[in-house]
Amino acid sequence: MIMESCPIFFPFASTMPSSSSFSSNMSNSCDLYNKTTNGFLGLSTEFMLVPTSEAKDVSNSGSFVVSGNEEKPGKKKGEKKIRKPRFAFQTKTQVDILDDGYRWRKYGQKAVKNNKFPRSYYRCTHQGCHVKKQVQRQSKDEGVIITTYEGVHNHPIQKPTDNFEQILNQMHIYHPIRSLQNQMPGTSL
DNA sequence: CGGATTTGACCGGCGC
DNA sequence: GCGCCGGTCAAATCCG
Repeated sequence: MIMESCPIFFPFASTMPSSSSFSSNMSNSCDLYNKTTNGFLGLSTEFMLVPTSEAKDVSNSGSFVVSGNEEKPGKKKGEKKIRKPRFAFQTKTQVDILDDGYRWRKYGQKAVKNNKFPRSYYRCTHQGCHVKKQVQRQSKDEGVIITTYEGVHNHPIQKPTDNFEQILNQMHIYHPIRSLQNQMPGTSL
């Protein structure tokens, strides 16, 4: 199936050997816009790159936002405080459990302003893999779930995607990209 | 019994 | 300098 070549939400996550080449490429072309449309189970995935500051704006505009590395001014020790690239998705689905096949451990939940639904914080439980993700539901459109991934997995999916297909059948990517076009010059649909 | 969640506390950054 | 806000920690709890 198409699944093997296109892991739905991570066209690069499991296929990317190193995040460095990816992120550097990303930051070098921050204004670059990408759009891929695949007929996977009737899904269409669209993504684009925007400045990090715009990432927060995803909630009411884009369907897929990628932000480049972010450096924190203040840091402790010689530790690198580099924000990993973040990928934000908007997914229209009825189900709450958007399982992508990875094992996640919830480590926090916060109420968000402008949203009556809380935001959940997850971390990948795979040893050595420190990928994080946030999941939040839109209050104005409770059928839309925003998932923000931070980092890239350095290991394959460790879970049978058996019932994942079922979930996929119940959902489809929400793509209000048109509204985002207004604030993103250079975008071409 | 072990691993995952829950949930309030805590912390650092930032704006006023 | 203070308070708000977003993100994380960690102890208690839950669940298989």
